[in-house]
Amino acid sequence: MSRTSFDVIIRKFETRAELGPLEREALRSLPFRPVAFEPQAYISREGERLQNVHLLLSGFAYRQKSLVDGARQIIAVGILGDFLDLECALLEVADHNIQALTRCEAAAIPRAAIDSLIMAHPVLARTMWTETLVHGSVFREWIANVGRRDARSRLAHLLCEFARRLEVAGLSGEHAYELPMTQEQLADTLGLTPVHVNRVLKQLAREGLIEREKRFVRILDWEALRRIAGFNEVYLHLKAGTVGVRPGRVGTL
Amino acid sequence: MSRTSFDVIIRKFETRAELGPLEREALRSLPFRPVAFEPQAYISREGERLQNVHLLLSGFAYRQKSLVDGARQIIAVGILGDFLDLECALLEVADHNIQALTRCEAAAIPRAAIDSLIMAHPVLARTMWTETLVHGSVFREWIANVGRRDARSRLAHLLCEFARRLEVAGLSGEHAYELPMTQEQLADTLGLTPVHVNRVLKQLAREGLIEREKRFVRILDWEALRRIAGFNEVYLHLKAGTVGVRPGRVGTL
DNA sequence: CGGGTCGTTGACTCTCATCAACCCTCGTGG
DNA sequence: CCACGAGGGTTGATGAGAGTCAACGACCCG
Repeated sequence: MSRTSFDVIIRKFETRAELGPLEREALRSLPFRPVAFEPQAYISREGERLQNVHLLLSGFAYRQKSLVDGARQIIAVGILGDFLDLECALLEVADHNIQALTRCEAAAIPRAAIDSLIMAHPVLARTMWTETLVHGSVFREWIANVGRRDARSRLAHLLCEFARRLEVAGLSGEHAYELPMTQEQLADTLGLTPVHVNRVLKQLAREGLIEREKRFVRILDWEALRRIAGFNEVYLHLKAGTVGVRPGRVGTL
Repeated sequence: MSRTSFDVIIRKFETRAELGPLEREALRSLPFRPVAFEPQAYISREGERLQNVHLLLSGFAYRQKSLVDGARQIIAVGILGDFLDLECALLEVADHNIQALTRCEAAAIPRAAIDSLIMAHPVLARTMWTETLVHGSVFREWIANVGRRDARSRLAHLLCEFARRLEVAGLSGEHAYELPMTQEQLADTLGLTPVHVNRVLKQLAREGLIEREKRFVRILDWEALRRIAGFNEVYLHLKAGTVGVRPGRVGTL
């Protein structure tokens, strides 16, 4: 991981706002410490007072809430270029846990640095705020997803969302991608049980809508899956322009 | 509604940040148009390109997503002092609907005014950003609520959340408050059916946990309800200091 | 080769949805 | 002043979707 890998943030911000040379330079000279996490390692814990914002540079991470009865709900999945815990720049205490999903690398940026950045550069403040607004929009869609869709639509919706997000990040091609979650993690994301996730996945495959091999997923009939999911990507507030490095398709089945 | 009612925003912001006289004056001179909505009136519609941010000054409003099959999911309920659609200050298009729950009054603030405000006053930008971060935190809790709690805990959790939020806004006392939602709206909030909401409400009442008369709710055993709900108010990121006007208790059963 | 993690499948259970009827309250208009 | 209708709340009977429990299989890694 190098200073240049940090450029994802600049590319991403530029899809949301007009950056001047001043802002670009301010971003580029943002202090950060490269950190790496093994799968399941905690990046931040509920109740903790945190000092760093993490920008994900490789791999996947997820946010999670644990309920008193031991149940767990996955709240969001972070991919390349996502801020994992932008909250902690401004809120006092973390209200949920953040864990590595795969092995992943991140830039740990001191919250004080973010704070002086936003005080000095209103344009950047606005852009980061926009980022959290987009995250909020995805949260809202997830509420609707677990609240009002049945297991089949729910899973289909998640698959559609990943397809589009990974595509924009340059991590997938042709509606085919690596979905680095166990079925148990999918269950905790969708408010289902692992057993039921398995059945629904197999059902979707049996109907010829998707193809799976290990954690690799290919959507065979995008239009049908989209219809089953009731997927309308407006809520992702995507902008033209890829964030990631790898253009075109990746992986084969 | 007068200019002074607009002060809720200043009081609220002051619980989150140190405002100087400059910021206070900037807020006070923010242009706005007073607007009123009848119950069920749309304040903003999905897909629309919006020009105004709405600050709720009286009554209740809710955000809602409609799914293709006609199902509806209520995403959030706004109370006194809440921004209903701060998103629209920065995002291009609304990704959900906002409707009046009761008759309500709001200040419609042109998005351009918000924009110049945040460009001129980093402290206010940060404070408004914090607002959306808190909203995001509530969204996350709601995902966990509909995703992983059963009907009983889910409803109990909603009742606890309202109790605390209304209390901080000065709209309730002694864990007793007006909950201005029909059971159908509660169902759409919790991802349940109206029938089941009714049964669970009656059950909670039968157990002596709550008391109801019309839409008025009194929590009789806060500690027990809190435990059933698994309610931990950290996610509300409440700060000391009330926003609303009426101190102490309101209403009687 | 053994153990662990993850995926798969079947049998059974239970929570919550569905359908349907009836109630009450309140506002309206004849 | 009463009839009427609409909206919302209440209750029961029945059914479906998802959970639970349990066993086994596939794969990976030391």
